[in-house]
Amino acid sequence: MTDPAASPSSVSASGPAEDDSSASLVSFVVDSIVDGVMEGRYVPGQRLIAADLAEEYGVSRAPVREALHMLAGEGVVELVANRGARIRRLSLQERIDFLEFTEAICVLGVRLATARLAPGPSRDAVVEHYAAIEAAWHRRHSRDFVVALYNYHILLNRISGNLFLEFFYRRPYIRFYTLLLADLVPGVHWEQYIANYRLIHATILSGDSHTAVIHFSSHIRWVLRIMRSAADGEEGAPAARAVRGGVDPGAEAWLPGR
Amino acid sequence: MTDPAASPSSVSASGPAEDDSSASLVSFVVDSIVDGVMEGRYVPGQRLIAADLAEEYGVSRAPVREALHMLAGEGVVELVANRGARIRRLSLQERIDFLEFTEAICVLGVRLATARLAPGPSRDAVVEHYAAIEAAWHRRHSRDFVVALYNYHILLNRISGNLFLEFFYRRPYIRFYTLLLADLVPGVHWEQYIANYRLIHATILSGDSHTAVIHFSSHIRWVLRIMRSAADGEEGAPAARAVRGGVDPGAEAWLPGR
DNA sequence: CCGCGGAACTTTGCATACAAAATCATCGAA
DNA sequence: TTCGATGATTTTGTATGCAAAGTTCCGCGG
Repeated sequence: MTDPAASPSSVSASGPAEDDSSASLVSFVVDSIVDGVMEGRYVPGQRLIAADLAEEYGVSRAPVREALHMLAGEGVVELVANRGARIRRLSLQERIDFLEFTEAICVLGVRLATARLAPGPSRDAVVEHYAAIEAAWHRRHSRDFVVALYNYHILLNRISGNLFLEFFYRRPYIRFYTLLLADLVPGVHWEQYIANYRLIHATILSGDSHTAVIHFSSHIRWVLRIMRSAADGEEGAPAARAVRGGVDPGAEAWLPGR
Repeated sequence: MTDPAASPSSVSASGPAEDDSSASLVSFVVDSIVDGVMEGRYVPGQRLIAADLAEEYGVSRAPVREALHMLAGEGVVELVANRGARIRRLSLQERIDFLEFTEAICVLGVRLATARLAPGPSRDAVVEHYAAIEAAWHRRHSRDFVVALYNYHILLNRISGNLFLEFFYRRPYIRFYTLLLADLVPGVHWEQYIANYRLIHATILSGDSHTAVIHFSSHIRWVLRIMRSAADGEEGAPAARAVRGGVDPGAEAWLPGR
C-alpha cells in the first residue's frame, strides 16, 4: 500500500551481469530467459540447450541447469528426462481454460480492490494505469497492449490487499500465459473490447464492487465465447499465429530439436 | 475423463530409487522433499542444506541443488543468495489470503464439475471421495482429513474439464499451503464444518451448480471469519501450533540456521 | 521413393573440485 | 554479563570432467 505501483511500463531487458554482481548467476539466467520469452526471442516449443545458453550468457552449465529447473518449477519451461528443456507449449484448449481460470482470480482482485479503493495514491495509480491501456490501444496488436492490461490487473491485485493474489499474479508463468492469450483473439471486435474495459474501469472507480465484478465477468465471458467459437472453427489445427516462429508445429509429442 | 481418480488415498512415501531407475535423480529428490514436507518431516522455516540432503539421498550436490531450484520455482522452498534454501514460511495473513484465493479457484471447479456431472464413473468417484472425507472426519486433527478434502477438490477440478484448473491445483505448493491451513482452524465448530460439506456434496450431486457454488462459498467465508477473528486475537504472535517443531519462530527475518 | 540400421556427433545427467561467502566459536574489552 | 572482533569451519555458488542417453546423418535393402 505504501508503494502504489511502478510506472506503467514493465519491460526491463537488462544487459549482462556487469553492473549488478550481488545476485547469483542463476537468477541472472532466469531473468534473461524470462525476458527472452516475454520478448518473443524464445517461442513455445523451442528447445533450450544448456550449453548454448551457458555460452550465450557467459557462464557454465551448472547455473544454467539450475535456472532451467527453477523455470520448470515455475511452469515456463518443460523438462523431460534425458531430453532437456523446452519452452512450455499450451494447447489451444489449455489457453482458453487459462483465461477461464484467470477470470476467477481477477474477479477476486477486482472485487477486493474496488471495495478498498479510496481517493489517494492508489486511486491515482489506477487511473494512470488505465490511461496506459488506452494509450496502448492503438498498438493493440503488439504486446504492449497485453502488457498494459496485465499491469492494470497487477495493480488491482496489489490494491486488493490479498497477499497471495499478488504473489500469484506476479509469477513469470502467469505473465507468459497471459501473453499467449494474445494469439487467440483475432476475432474480437476491438471497439467493443475497449468499451468493455472503459465501463469496468469506471465502475471500479465508482466503488461499486458488485457491479464491477459483473461487468468484468461478462467481458471475459464475451472473450471466451469468441475464442471458443474460433477454436471450434480451427478444430485441431495449430493455434493461429503461434506457428509464426517456425516452431510450435502443434501436437503433443516431444518432437526432435531444431 | 478416462481416469476418474486414483483411490482416495494419496500418501506415497516411496523408498529410495532402487526400483524405478528411469526417472532422474532430480525428480527423485524433488519427490522426496515434497513427501517430507507433506509428512511434516520438514517444517516451514527449516533450513535445507544441500550437502546433508545429498548424503541422505545418496546423490551428489548437483541434483540436490537442481531439485531445490525446482521447488523454489514451485514456491515450496525459499532461496536466498549465498544462504541457501528453506521451506517456505507463510505468515498468518498469507495463509488466510491463500484460503480466500483458493475459494475463488474451487468455486470455479465446483461450478463446472457440478454442471458436467452425469451418472457414471465420475459421479461414483465423487461419492467415493466424499465417503473418504466422512471416514477421515474422526481423525479430523490429523492431516488425513485435510488430504481427503484436498482429494475431493482435486477430483472436482479434474471433472470440471478445465485443464488449467487441474494443472494448477495439483502443484506441490498448493498441497503444501493447503496443509498449512490446518494449523489455522482450532476455533471451528467441527459438527458445523462437516454439515456444511454434507450439504455442498448433496447439492453437487443434485446438479444444481448455482446453489452448490453458493453453499461452498458461504462455507469458506464462514471459515474465513473464524480465522480472521482468531488472527485478530493473536495479533502478531506466531501462528498457533505452527511453532511445534521448534522452528518457525515467527518474524520475517532470515534467521541463522539450525 | 521410403523405411531401417548403425556409426559419429550432440546433449544431458551426475559427480567432483575449489574459491567466495556465510556461520559459528572463541576470546577479550567495555 | 553482554557486546563485538577474529579466526576456524561450514556451506554455497560456479566450473569442469565424464559416462550414458539421445539425435543426426548416411548408406543400404526393400
